[in-house]
Amino acid sequence: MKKECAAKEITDENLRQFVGYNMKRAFLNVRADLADTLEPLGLRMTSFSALAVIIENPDISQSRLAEALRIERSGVVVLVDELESADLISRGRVEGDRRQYALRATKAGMAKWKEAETAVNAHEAAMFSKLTEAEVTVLKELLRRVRRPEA
Amino acid sequence: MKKECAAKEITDENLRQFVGYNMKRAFLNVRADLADTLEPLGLRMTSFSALAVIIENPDISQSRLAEALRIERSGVVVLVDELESADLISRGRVEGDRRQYALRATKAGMAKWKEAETAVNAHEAAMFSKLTEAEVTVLKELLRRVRRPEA
DNA sequence: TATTGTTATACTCTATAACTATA
DNA sequence: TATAGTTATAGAGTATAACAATA
Repeated sequence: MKKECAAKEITDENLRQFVGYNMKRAFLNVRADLADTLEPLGLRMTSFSALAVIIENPDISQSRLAEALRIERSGVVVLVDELESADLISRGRVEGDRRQYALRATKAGMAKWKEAETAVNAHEAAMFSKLTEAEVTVLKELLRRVRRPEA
Repeated sequence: MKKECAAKEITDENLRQFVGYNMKRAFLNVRADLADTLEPLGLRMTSFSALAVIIENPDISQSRLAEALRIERSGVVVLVDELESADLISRGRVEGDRRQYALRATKAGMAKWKEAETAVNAHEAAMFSKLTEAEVTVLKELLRRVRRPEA
């Protein structure tokens, strides 16, 4: 049976009053579209982020990468395994400390990053198409200032 | 062994260029602090949201609630069980259709909502303390305009 | 003792699919 | 046939805890 009754609109003003709710809605949309964007490249959001950080910080260790990505070291293991299996990064050895690895992007990793960067830029252009360039800059800036006060 | 070596700073400009990354960072911070805020009230983020929508839309059905919260109906069952067990809402019956429920907040539910609303306002005041009131309004407005284009 | 990487495990959130009862 | 609610299951994503190798 199809709906016949005059559908009274469901509202969510109780939630819309909060910035966090609007942030969640926006973020979930962005995340879903980003996942779709990265999937054909064989990347997940975290591996994309890891690749970005490794390229920017050659010879970074897994522990430092964990800090940068704000995830646990145990999670980095899987992430790095994934990138290494895809030949996007290498686990180099550090002279003077045989405990840690020195992570580096391979040539293929560099190329993949360039490709992903372009794709993600297109994804963002689409997601933020209702915002002017200036507004996107403001949004980015405001987001950077969101944090729990120290004490 | 403590670190002795001059720690070269790890940077993430490769990621900071993207709005989505800044959004993720901000959102994860907000989410963590919101969870801490709601926990002493016996609420999770989703049950908080559900309560908000039910109060705003008395006699809403579980399916409509699912749409409003943008989760699957199966997820709503657990959510509603949770709120009903805590006596914050009731599953009323609809005359003329014995399939659906009419969800309503109880008096305790109303009181809980008021309490939670106050707590979440304080949480947001803290999280966005580095932003002026006008900036918070702008942020909220910009976030509302983030969406994937239709076609 | 402390740190790096590792493994195993568990927890949260959410989606999928199959089912029932009603319409 | 279609809808409302339910159940069971599975998949991400991430955290915790214990461990081996090295410092």
